Amino acid sequence: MPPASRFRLTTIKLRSEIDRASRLGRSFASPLFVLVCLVVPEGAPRVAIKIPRKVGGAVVRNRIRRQVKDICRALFPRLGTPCDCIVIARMASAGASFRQKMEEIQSLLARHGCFDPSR
RNA sequence: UCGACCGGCACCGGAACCUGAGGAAAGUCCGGACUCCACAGAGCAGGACGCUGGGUAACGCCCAGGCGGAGCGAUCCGACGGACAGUGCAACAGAGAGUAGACUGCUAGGUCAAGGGGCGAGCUCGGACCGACGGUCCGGGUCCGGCUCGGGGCCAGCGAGGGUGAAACGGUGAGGUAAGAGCUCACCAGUGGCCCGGGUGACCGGGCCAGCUAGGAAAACCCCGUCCGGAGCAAGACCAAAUAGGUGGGAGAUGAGGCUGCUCGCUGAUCCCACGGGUGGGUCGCUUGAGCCGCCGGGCAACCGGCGGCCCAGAUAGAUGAGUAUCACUGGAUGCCCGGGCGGCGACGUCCGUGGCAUCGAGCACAGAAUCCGGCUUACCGGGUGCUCGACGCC
RNA sequence: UCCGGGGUGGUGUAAGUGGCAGCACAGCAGACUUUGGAUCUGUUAGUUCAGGUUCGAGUCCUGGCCCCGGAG
Repeated sequence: MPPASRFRLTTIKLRSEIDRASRLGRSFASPLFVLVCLVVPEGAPRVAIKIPRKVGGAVVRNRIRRQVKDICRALFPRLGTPCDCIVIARMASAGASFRQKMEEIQSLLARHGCFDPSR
């Protein structure tokens, strides 16, 4: 796997922006995650990660968050259109491997249509 | 440190380097520090704790000791004050469950009725014997307010034995008695008091006397002693921004609200509910602390003192991710070597392993600081050090 | 950070002051029926866990686990 280049991942910091994105965006579900995407006219793609406490303890939640951020660092440069993404972890993601998570998020982005496999 | 501007400062961006979670960071079960409420007050209620001495800022923690219990032992465990201050509790079984009780049972005596066995005496029937009135012997019947043995009911005495139960008002022996019983005595156990010795003390050892047994349970209420004011870093202080310091209802100087409940005391103007909105940036608190490491000294120890050195996370959408390779570690399998046991003259075979090397395929936990400490508890991987016990083998 | 409430068969629920853990549905077996349903009869299975107090604990005490809820 290639190193995560020079791409800097930006996260959505403000509560209101997260609420706006989850209210207006389109959502796609898979066993491990729920992805909510809102296409933005300009700027870099951004991500926010939600992990309910029900998923696991602090260690489990921290690991999922880090892995999702790393996946986004790898995939976001290949996005055709910039968008605000909210990734919500589901219960099953606690036991899933990194490879499974990677594949699922990639397919969710593809279902949304903003993922450009050619890039 | 570089870049956008010659330099400086601020900000932004990039790069390099440095630093960055735990023994439990966890559960949030105790105890403190800190901040605000009155520099934290009184009484009641309520709660916690409960052998002794020490440690500590404090504790429900730790150390040492006592007592009790478990174990062959090293060792481990113990909410370990009070049941003559009071009120309650003990299902079922059982005679009786609390200053208990009398089922079975034991018993001198009294009494009631009936009257059994034996002995004795009287009367009588039959038979036998003596020559005979008559007498004697044998067998039977009957009667007796003669003696004796035994039985029943009631009264009375008894608490030893049987049996019930988790628990039944000491144990053993002797005397004693109508039968028995701490009824009496000796010893033992236990209770209370006094004295002597040891110990700071819990307590231990010994002696004397008393009285003869005074049960369990306070993790039932309770009593006694000790301790506890409340809230919590979203505490609290400050800056900036935003909207309209909105509308409706209720309470309020005859005292709102606050100090957990009540009474006092203190404070002294807002508070509560619903509807509709706005903000939900930042700075401080925030990490130097009952801190860590080393040496020395005191103490059995927990711990304390002195000196020297060190700075070891401070985020706030919340820090360390993934893959591959290599190394280390752990235990497993296989092979070789080494050591030992057994069999054999021997080559060798076989078994064992706190041993060494190689190969293979595995494993690498529990878990993420959020104001900070001291504990407790729970989860779990590997390692180190010291002391000791038991078993087995060898000398 | 700080408060509450709760855990009983597979499910939903009972058991004043400690004294034999019940009930309904579901499950299983049997009967009735040509078969199934309904009905009847029988039966299995339980106190969240580990200790402690007590003669005896679902109940009392201590600690843990899990779930639900609340306040700022």
